[in-house]
Amino acid sequence: MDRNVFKIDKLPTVRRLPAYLHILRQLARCDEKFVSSAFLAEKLNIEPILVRKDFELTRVAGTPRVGYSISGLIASIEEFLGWGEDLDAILVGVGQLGASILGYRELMDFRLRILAGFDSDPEKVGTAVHGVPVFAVTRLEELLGRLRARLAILTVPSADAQNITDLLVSSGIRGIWNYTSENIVVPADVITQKEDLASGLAVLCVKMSRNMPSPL
Amino acid sequence: MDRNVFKIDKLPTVRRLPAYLHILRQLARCDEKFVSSAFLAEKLNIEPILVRKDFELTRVAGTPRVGYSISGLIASIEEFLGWGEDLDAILVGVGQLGASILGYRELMDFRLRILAGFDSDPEKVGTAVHGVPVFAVTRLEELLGRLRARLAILTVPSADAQNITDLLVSSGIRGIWNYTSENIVVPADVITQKEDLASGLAVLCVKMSRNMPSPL
DNA sequence: TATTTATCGATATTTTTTTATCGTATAGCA
DNA sequence: TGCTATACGATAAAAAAATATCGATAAATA
Repeated sequence: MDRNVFKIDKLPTVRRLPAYLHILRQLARCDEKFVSSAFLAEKLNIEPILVRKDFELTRVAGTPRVGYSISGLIASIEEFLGWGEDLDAILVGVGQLGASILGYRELMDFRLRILAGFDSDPEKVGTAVHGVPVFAVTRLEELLGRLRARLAILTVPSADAQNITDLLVSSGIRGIWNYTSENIVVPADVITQKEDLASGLAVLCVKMSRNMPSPL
Repeated sequence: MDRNVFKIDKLPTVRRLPAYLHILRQLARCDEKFVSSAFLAEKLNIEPILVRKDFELTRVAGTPRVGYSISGLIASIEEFLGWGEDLDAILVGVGQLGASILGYRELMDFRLRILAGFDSDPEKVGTAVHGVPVFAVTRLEELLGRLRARLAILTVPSADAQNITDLLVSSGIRGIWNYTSENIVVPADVITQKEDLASGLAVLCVKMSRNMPSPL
């Protein structure tokens, strides 16, 4: 197998990478140098073998009796995710949820930098929310040309989701992180990721009603 | 290997149920009576066969050339998830994120009723955020006895996550919807569900860098 | 009424993901 | 130096999830 060709079909692994990254960074702050798969597994409530499997993707080799290099893992995961440098984004829909994302400091942990907010409410336009300037949605196309952000966070009311999506697409956005409850339609070359809070709640409810322990 | 012995089949199916529910309710509002697997599949960017497989869980039989009964599906899914009646919860940590969840009307779609907020900040205690009264965390145990909520939404700073979790557990909470970036530890009979925004972003970033179309 | 077409549903297959097994390498230590 | 315990890594197996196939059934239409 060609080592330069990443198998992208390991979506569950990709989903776990940020969790690894989070713990690894904590360890790095404590000046730890190495970590074992068993340690990480226990933190995440998964099996050590799964951690090792996941790390195959990072191409970082662990050493027996020592574990994996923490800095090596961090660098590799960041590179894989493209989180090594700032990830520029805009946010559309500065309502309840949008504003809280703008103020959500922990999001910055993965170098997500929100350059601008957009809203249709004239009251909000011209203000700054948590330090991020808010513009009129009508200026989206114009400003996107300058900002060069390829990623948009969509936090508009559901009713506006598709309209705004169309506008984002025609303005050249390449990825949309969709927080609305609508399933938006985009051309094939635009990526969308729906963040569905309800699905987590569904899992929680079902598990509670079955009274099951809760590994991931 | 003392981990969960019980198996909950079909977690991916459970995760999709709220999305089905959302569309079904929209259709019901438009007085539609029947829906086909193909229709739902297209809305959700999945295959019709997967929809039919998922619906096996609901035990609602479809009829050829007509589709499934919308009201039947809604009732069955709601029953399966326990979303037919109000789901009482409390929220701990009325910060940015916590406040926005309290004000997030669309959450109510699944009958989640947040009875009270808790915070350690004396400035917030005694106020009401989006109509939800905020109490001191020190009163958590006392008030939980009266409120009879079994579910807690955890939106405290990461540093406090485990402490508050311990408090919730000793106060009798059965399920914790964890929005912090910490992996909290709970006894086996308490369910936790970690809502990891970063994992969605990771998938989005990887897909964007590979420029893949975006199903699921 | 016969024909056509859409759509379900049972069964089988493939793919993906997780877990198990076991050999191997390495650090620590006598 | 040689022994031992630990933790990785390759391979294999199992489990879970998604997809394919195709017959059956019901509605629409001629």
